[in-house]
Amino acid sequence: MAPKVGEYRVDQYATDGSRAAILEAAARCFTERGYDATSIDDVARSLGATKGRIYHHYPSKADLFADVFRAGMEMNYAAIEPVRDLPGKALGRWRTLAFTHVVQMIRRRTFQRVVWEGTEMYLRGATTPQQRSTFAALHESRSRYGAIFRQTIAEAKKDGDMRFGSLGIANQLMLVTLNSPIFWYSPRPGETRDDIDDIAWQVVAFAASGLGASEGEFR
Amino acid sequence: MAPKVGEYRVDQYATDGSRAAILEAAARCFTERGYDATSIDDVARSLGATKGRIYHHYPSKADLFADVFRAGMEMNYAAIEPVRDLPGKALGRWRTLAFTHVVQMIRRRTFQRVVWEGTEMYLRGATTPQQRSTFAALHESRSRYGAIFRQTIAEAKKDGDMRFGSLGIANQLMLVTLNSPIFWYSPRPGETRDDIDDIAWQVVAFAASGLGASEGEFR
DNA sequence: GATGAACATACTACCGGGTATGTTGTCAAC
DNA sequence: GTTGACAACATACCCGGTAGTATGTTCATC
Repeated sequence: MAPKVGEYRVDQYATDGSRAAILEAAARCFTERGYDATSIDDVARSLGATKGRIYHHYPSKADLFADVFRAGMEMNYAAIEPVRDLPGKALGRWRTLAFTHVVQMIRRRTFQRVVWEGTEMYLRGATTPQQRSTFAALHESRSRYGAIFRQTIAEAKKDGDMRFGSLGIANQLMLVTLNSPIFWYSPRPGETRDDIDDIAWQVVAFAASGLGASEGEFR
Repeated sequence: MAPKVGEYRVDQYATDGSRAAILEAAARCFTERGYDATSIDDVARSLGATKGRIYHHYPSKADLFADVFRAGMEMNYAAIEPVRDLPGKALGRWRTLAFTHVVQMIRRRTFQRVVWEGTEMYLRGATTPQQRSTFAALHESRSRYGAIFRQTIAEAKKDGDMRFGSLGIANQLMLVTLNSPIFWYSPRPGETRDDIDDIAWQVVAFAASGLGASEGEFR
């Protein structure tokens, strides 16, 4: 069985809602205070529970954090899966991909912040040797995810639909732009789905122009 | 007297090199490990010294961090000062400003990462009440700095030299893009000043196009 | 009614921020 | 040229907070 929690699946857990609730709370706490400043008691308190509950499901704080990271990446893959292999030219595919990604950054902000911090932790080497391999796998998952975008813009450039200098730099700038809502977005009261879509399209338009996309999209 | 350290001034210190060396080491450590994960002993060790030296000059870890933040912002203002009030249209002024800023992000990466983390700490409210006012002042300094860019692109839009939707969103995207080298840049061996300039221009070109600047600059 | 999952409670151990107290060199005044 | 005062550190110590553990407790299920 695949119990549904929020909009992503937590298949691999035999137990349903419990771990998912922990993940949500952990994502919120890690986002609000950062990894080091977040104590297990913080997460437990925000659940109305105690340490015991968390340590019953996770062997360590780092493992909990890593699982939030993993869940975040899983959501990303799930989100873009329906639009990964659409027909048409690379530029059009990229627009759809990018838009879907940005909406995901906004909707799942807390998890995505953890993905960001986890990536930084890995790159800084701020992990114990045992956690190193776990984080390495997560980081590679994120790299593969990023490679989808990278390859698409490379193809669009070949098509003559994008113009930029170094692919590496363009890729970094694009990803930073598309991810940036995790830093500056905060929900307005009474905000509709259309409002979010509008914001997302502005982000995509900025990135598209930055990548030298042919027709300047305005929306 | 104004003793020079690196490329920025440390006027306000009666004592010269000592505090500056601490700042440099602290900036490195905070960048490598983050605020919480960095211990005062780490900073001291990277100086070949002990806690005593640091606590002789700074009353607390947060004050040391804040001073790195302050020094970083001071560098930024110093860097753009010569190009703040150049003649000409807003778009041209913006290009110069943006380029100078990006080069600064690359050259003073460690300090700028601290500025970033400090801003996040303030926005998250991860400060004690006493430190709150210090951080508020630093954050306001950074806001004023950002406002220079914001106002310039607003003017360029009025001139018809830029096209974008929401000023607020465009501003966020621009700043994230221009700041992004603090995340992905790492020096290549044998890299020249021209190489860095080339990277910086690519960043500026991306942001310019993203903002809908009229003539697509290529360099 | 026994077994184990799913927690809560109570406790330990350690790390790191901060402090209190040396130690050394320098410089000024007598 | 002695002393005393202070800056600039080093050393030794304290203590609170937190990750992790060990041990209950409850409830469901077989």
